[in-house]
Amino acid sequence: MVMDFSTLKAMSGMTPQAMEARATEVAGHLKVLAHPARLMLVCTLVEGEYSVGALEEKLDLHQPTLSQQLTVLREAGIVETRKEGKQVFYRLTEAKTAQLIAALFTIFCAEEIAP
Amino acid sequence: MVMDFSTLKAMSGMTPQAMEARATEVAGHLKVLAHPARLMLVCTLVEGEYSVGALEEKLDLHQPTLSQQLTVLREAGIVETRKEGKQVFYRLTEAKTAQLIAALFTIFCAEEIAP
DNA sequence: TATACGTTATATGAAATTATATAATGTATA
DNA sequence: TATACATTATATAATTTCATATAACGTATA
Repeated sequence: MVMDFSTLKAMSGMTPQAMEARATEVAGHLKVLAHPARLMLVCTLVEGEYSVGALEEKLDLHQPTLSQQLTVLREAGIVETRKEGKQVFYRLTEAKTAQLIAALFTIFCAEEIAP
Repeated sequence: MVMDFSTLKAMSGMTPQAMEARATEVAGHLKVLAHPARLMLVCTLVEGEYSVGALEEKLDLHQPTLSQQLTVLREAGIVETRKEGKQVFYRLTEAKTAQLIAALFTIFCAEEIAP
């Protein structure tokens, strides 16, 4: 979680065009997560699969609101679904997302726990 | 950069209220970075201090637009300034930000470099 | 001191996007 | 039919973004 030299070197070695393209892509990804409900949803899904009903209860969101936010995450490719009978189970699509959440937790939440 | 067990345990151990408060806080932070120009600005400042003019040239932004985005970053506490004559130099305020940028780079940009 | 210039900040406004909640409807399954 | 979830339609409100124009400030020079 430290800015080591090789990372810094790789970052500063990007061309301006490559940097802009990446920045646009990553900013778009961040934008999807930059919403309290969506961030909580993703944090929850790091633990594993959840049904819509379970998410509704855990996060105390109205069902249409929840459905809307899950749609945003689905269309961004961040989550995917599995249907089992009446229920729809959501899970994270990529390991990247869990990595990012772990990094966010370490940087913003766990600082005072592990100094 | 891996979701280890202790991190997962700490995350899932949060109360719903604590989680919501943190999510709101972190989402607000992400929102500031969820913009291509601002993200590029912050990435650039990871290397060190830059004057406004130098940023303008490097990132090819119109001056008022640049100044506006720098103001957003300043008001969010992400950057701070130092004045030297006519010039204003910007730098990152907290190490946290560089850590986050390093994590973003590792997760989204450096995957194919170091498999 | 007055003028001019370089550097940065701010004001204003228009267009586009986004968020919020609620209501109503649709659909598949048990 | 009842349940679980998705979709659509609003309506309202709030933000975001960026361009143009202008202001403010420091420095140098006449």
